[in-house]
Amino acid sequence: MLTIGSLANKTGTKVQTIRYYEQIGLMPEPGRTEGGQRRYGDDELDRLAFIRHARQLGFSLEAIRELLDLSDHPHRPCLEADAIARRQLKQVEQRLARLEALHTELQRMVHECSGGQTADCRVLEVLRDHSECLTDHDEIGA
Amino acid sequence: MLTIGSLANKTGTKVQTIRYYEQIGLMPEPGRTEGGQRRYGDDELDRLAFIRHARQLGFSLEAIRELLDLSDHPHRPCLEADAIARRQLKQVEQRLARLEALHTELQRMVHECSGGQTADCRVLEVLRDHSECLTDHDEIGA
DNA sequence: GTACACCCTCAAGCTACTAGAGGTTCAACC
DNA sequence: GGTTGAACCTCTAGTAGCTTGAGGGTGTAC
Repeated sequence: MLTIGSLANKTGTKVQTIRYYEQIGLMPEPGRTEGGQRRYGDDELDRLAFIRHARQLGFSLEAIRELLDLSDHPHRPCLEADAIARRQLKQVEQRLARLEALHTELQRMVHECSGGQTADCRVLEVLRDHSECLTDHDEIGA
Repeated sequence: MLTIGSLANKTGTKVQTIRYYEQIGLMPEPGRTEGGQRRYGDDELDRLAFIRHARQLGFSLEAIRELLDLSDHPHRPCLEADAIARRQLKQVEQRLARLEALHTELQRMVHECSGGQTADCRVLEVLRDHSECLTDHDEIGA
């Protein structure tokens, strides 16, 4: 039986985060000691590890909720899990493309800065005038 | 003189976002009509365009606040603007590296899915067991 | 003069957590 | 058995960067 603290340690999660996952129904309500402290078993450890791994791969909590649900029904076709992963892959690819465009632009900006006064600063100048950009970088949050 | 709606249109911003920027002091309080509606001039248009462009390049609102401040003082050395841009570039490079690792992993996951039952789903299996991953992808939110 | 698109303020909601206050429990040591 | 101190508890509020909605007022074209 694990305390919330050791579960946190084993999974690289913060204690508060585990309680948060419980609150939003992603983790089940665990057993408690007489004094009211949470105690976890291996099932919960596996579940949390799954969640953390999926978060590291960029899945949203909602997507993870679906994946966990699928994982709980081993006889259902795995098309859905596949679709969720493909969706995530697509998003990652879009973010990659945008981030690469930003990278180019920022690099150019920084390399052209000559170190004079802000009046002549290329960084500020580029920000002032989008038309100086070579690439598209339309979406915010890339 | 522009209404908030046309300013929003010209800059690809939402009306609410402009009011939000005003609220947090990133945009100045504009003039108003007798009825209390906001009216904007070219200075505000430029300022908002600058903000949006910087957001597209991934700068945080705090960084943008600093950049705007520098931009308002044309005789200060541009070292600071350069430092902010370099910081941003570094962050982008880190995010790129992480995102590329995720991309590889997701691709592998998706390609290995054979379309059977969820019990045998590679997607779920990989999520269950981090040790199957080829790459490190330690940080969340990459 | 009236329709109606647009504007106003204020408050709450979103994601995915994180931090802090103020108090209780557990386990080890003496 | 008593005491210490780390770890636990709940609850509330805060973070970024907006977005949404309620409930109402304004501006302008016909």
